[in-house]
This record gives sequence, C-alpha cells and structure tokens, in this order.
Amino acid sequence: MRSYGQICGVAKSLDVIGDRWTLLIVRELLVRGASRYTELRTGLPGIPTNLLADRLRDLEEAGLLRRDLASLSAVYVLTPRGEALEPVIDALGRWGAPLLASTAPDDVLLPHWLVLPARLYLTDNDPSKRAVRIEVRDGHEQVAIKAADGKVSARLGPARKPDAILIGPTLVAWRLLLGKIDVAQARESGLEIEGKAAALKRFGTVGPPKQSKH
Amino acid sequence: MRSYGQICGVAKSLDVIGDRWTLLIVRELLVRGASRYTELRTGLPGIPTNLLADRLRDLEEAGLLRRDLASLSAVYVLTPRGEALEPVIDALGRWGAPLLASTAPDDVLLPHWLVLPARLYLTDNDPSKRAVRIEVRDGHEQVAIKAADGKVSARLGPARKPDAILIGPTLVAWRLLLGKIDVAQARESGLEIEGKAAALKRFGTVGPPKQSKH
DNA sequence: CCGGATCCGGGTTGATACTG
DNA sequence: CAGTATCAACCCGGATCCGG
Repeated sequence: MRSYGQICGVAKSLDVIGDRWTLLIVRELLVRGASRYTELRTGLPGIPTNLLADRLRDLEEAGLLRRDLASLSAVYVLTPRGEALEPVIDALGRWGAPLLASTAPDDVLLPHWLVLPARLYLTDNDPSKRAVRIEVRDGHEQVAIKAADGKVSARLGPARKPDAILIGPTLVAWRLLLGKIDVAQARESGLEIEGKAAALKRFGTVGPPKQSKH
Repeated sequence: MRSYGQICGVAKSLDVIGDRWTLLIVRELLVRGASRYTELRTGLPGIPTNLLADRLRDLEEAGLLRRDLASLSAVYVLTPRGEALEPVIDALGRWGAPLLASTAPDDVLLPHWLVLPARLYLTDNDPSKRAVRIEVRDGHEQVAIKAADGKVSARLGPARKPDAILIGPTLVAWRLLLGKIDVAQARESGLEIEGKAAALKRFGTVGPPKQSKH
C-alpha cells in the first residue's frame, strides 16, 4: 500500500493494515489461532486467492504474523505485534454492531465469526451457578460458548459436555442467544435445539443499556 | 466500496469506512470539529480533490456527517454516529505509535495532528499545582495543550495566556513534550521557546511503562 | 480564491484457470 | 493443498477545468 506520508499514528497504522482484506485476515487469525492457507480461505469467503497470498506476504514483512513451517504444510500465526490489533478489531466490531441489522440477501455468516461478538456482547446472567456450555453448529463448523464465574468465553471447535446444542442457521442461533427471538421462533426459522433449552437463559446481553428511550 | 458480504461487525464497519482516506477524513473532523472543504484539504495533504468530494458524499449518505449550509459556504460536521468512531481512531493511534519512529524523509506533520496523541499519551505530572498552558506553533497553525487537575487536554487554535510557546518544527516540539529530547537539543533542532521552559516539566508520558526491559 | 466536476493513465482488485 | 498466472474491471492519483 502506498503510504499517506503523514506522521500520525492513525495514518501510519493504515499504511500497514489499511489494504482491503488485511484486517479481516487478522480477525481470522485472532479467532482461529494458528491457521493454514486453506482454512483462512474458507474463513474469508470471496477473497481472491492471489490477494490472500499477497497479504500474507505483506503481513509477514510487517512483522504481524509468522509463517510456521514446523508441520510440513505452512501454518500462519500472529506475532505479539499482530495480536496487539485486537483492540482495533474490537472497536470496529462494536461500531459495526448496528450495521448487522441491515444484511444483504446473500451475506454469509460463518459460525466462528460469533467468537468475537460472543465475548463482546454476551454476559453471564448468574455468576453464582455452575458453568453452562453450549455449542452452535452450522454445516461442519462448531463454536463453543461458555458462561462461568460471571464471564462468557468462546472459541472455535466443539463444546465439551454441552448443556445445549444449537444446530442450524448461525444467524438464528445468534439472535436466540441475544434474546431477540425466543425458542419457538428459532425453531420456526429452522434451528434445532438439543439438550436443555433452559441453559440459554444463562446468557444476557451487554450493549445499548436501554431498548427504548425518548 | 464493494461489500465484503459478511455478517460480521468488523466486515460491516469496513464496508463503510474501509475506503482509502475515509478514516483520515473522520480524524480531521474529530480534531477540528466543523470544517470547510478547503480546511479538510489542507489537513489531508496528498488527497486528490475528487476523492475528497466523493468521500464526503459517501460519508453523508452513510450518516456519519452532515453538510451544514448555514453559512453560505458549506461546512461539514460529524453526526453522533460519526463521532462514535473515536474509539476506533484511538485504537489505531495507539497501535500505530511505534510506527512513528520510522518516518520517511518527506513525511508531513501538521500541528493539529498533535491533538489526539496529546490526549492519549501525555499526562499531568503534578495535578495539585495550577493549570499550565502551552502553545505549539508551526507555520500558521497553532495547537493549545493544557495540563490541569491531572488531565491533559488539547485543541486546535492559539492558547490563552500560555506559559510557554514552542515555535518551529512540530516534530521537534512533540519530541520535547514526550521527553525524548531536552530543551538544549530542541533549540539545536530549530525550535524556538518563548516563556517559561520549566512549564514543560509538567507533562509526562503514559504508554510503554518501561523504556528498557530484558 | 472556494468548492468542487471531469478526464485520463496506471495500479489494485476480483474472477478464474492453472500448476507443483 | 497451497499457492501462481492471467486478464478484465474498477479504484485511485494527478492534472485540468469550471461556475460562483
């Protein structure tokens, strides 16, 4: 990317991460951890493969990621400098939250993209009770979300001993977790719920404190 | 900008503000407040005039700014939605701070760009004493920086009753404020200091807590 | 001079085909 | 699987032009 030529932290940042797709690649590596080329490609639907290769080269040169050649097929890992972008990703995620309402008909939502918003927007309603684990499953991807000790954590992969499993469209599962729809509506929209649906009540939402104000 | 087509807060944000120059225009409006076209242009050296016009239209359509026609010549103002980008700008500014060390020979630094980093990186060393005001002047732009009650504030424009005025290269003034150089070195680098140089001691730096670690 | 609009060359991106 | 190669379409940058 061409430099803005400005001695300003914002401009210098954009010199490095302002290219198209770059921050989304960082998002993928933050959520998934060490990833292979093909995993990144499926996590970034629509990215031209040559751009992905270009960006990975750029990011390596800039010191944001490392190409780990340990396991015969290359694996990409963020360096601490790359991980330090998490506050930027979080800020963008928060600012973008209102935009999620207006989605185009063929917009895509992959389950693992729930990991960051789950950490940002979900809260543990009842810290004193035992941990609750749920799994969201769509296609062949699973996300594990846990509420325990007042905190919500999330990661890619199957949940261990889940209290409930949500199978079906990720968007429906997400709206259910946010409390925007109830279990009946979720089922109507094609979501299958295994286990104890009551476990879902453990999750609350942080964010705009009031629904209606005037 | 073409949409990423991903239901993800980060991707949706970038759909709106991911275009080249867009976030820097927001930075200008955050720092300067209501601004005219020409003011934005001089605050964004290098921006092609057609791009500035295009982006202002895009930002207005996206609801991030308003075109205020009150005073016969149009004035651009951020809406609350636009101002809500401040955490994003801050996060980028913080992440980009280490990059400021490596500047190209013809990189530009305009005085008003100090406003955001002054708020982010400077601290008031002695909250109990009376307020201290300084002014940084380079070319025909001035920035007022104040330390009072434990907080540092900064804004574009001349300082009222400054304790000290720094006249000369903005980069030198900034390095002096950060404590990276002393008054003698600053003078050697072409900075003129009027008033009480001792007032500068009032400012400390927040940031990487240790200079050397091992 | 202010506030843009228009035009054009070149670089970047997007889509797809291909290869070790 | 992990990219490279190719090419069209689009976006950006630089210059010029134009109406108040």
